[in-house]
Amino acid sequence: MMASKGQENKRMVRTRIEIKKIDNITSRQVTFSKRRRGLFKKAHELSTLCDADIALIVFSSTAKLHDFSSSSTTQVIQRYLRHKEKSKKNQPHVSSLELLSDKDDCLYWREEVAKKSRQERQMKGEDLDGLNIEELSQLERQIEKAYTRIRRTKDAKLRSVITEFKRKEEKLMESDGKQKQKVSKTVGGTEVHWTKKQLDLVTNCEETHTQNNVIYDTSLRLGFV
Amino acid sequence: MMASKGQENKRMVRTRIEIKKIDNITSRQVTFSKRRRGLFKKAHELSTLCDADIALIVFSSTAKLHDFSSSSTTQVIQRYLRHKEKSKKNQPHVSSLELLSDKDDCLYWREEVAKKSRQERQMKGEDLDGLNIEELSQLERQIEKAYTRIRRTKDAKLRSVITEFKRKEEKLMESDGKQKQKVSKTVGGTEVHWTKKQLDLVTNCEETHTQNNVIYDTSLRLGFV
DNA sequence: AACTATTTATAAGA
DNA sequence: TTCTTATAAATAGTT
Repeated sequence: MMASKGQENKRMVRTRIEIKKIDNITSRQVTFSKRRRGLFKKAHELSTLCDADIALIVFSSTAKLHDFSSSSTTQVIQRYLRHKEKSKKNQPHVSSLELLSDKDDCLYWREEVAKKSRQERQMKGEDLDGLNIEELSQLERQIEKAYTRIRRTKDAKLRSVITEFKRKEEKLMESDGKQKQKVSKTVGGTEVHWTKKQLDLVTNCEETHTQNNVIYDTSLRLGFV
Repeated sequence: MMASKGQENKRMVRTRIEIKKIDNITSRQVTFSKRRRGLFKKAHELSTLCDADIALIVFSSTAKLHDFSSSSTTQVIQRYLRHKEKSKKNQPHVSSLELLSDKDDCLYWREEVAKKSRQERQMKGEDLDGLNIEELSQLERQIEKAYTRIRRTKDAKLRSVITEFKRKEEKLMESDGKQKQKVSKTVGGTEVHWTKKQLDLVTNCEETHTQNNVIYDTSLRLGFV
């Protein structure tokens, strides 16, 4: 099988990665899956080998909950909280000032969250049945405005990335002594000088343009509206 | 180099171990130390790479507490308890959250409001500077989806209003004794019977379709995508 | 989901 | 505990 027929691309199998947020969503989810499994396995092994009591709680970036415990997660949590409470008692207590109306305050903020959650869902196009035509039109207008802004911002960013790379390329060629060779390549022509990462960014964006069932005039997108 | 000079003692270096409680106490503690470090490192990497929210609580067999969290252990615990509570009933935050103080609870809800406010602004196309290209693309996709849904809902409503009025008109004409005259007018033809308010509604909607500098394929709109 | 070339974790020994 | 090292295990990039 292997792509290692030629001697040029055989080394593209695995490289050390930098520990920082993975931008590409698909890649991030795949890595999450793999590493989560690994982490849970390690947690289980540690608890078994060393008779440790462990709780591991993981919320994915999509807010999905995964948890593991050698006994029971809530049990370990209680043990943890009790432990913390105990060690806190040895320290001077400071925060009994605002005993006033935490409960009421809480009520207020909860209501705020409920309100915003409703609004958020509607902004996402969910729970629309309760709205009348006028409200729907309003929402529609709001979203069109947001869409324009977001695309403008994204395209500006994209453009600055491209410009930056053109600049770098120009510099590179100058220092190569090829000063005479006027650089006037197309963006496509510069791609070979881009790093993998930056190529990925652009690729991801382009993907966006073709998915979804809403069709837009592509020329506008590429024209940096 | 390798110790594989002779073939007799080369295999005493490292062997696969069985995952079961280590009897020798010293050995168990050493392993605990090593593996705990490894586990925490993995947890940290997962949280960073995949933007996950993690809490890891470990009590050693000697009851010593070790914990790690991508944010704050108590915060993740709160999130966990709320999550559990929510999935149990449809009534969020009721009972077993007694583990939390009102104060903690309050803090949590205020944080939620802040988060949602930020998100709301971004959904409206504001405060976009902090986002990278990938995040902007994500937002873009989300909005495209929302837009489709909203338009579909609105158009369905509009259509039902129109149908309703056609029906009424038909009835009216029947009771006028003009039963013979088959009603098959266009939508435009029915407009004269609409109330001022309803006309306004439709007008507003149509305006929406042409304003803004984002151009969409109009045929899709009228086709009730 | 499966496959490997590599990196990473770690058991045993010092 | 810390270091070393041979080997097992995890996993990034690809298919």
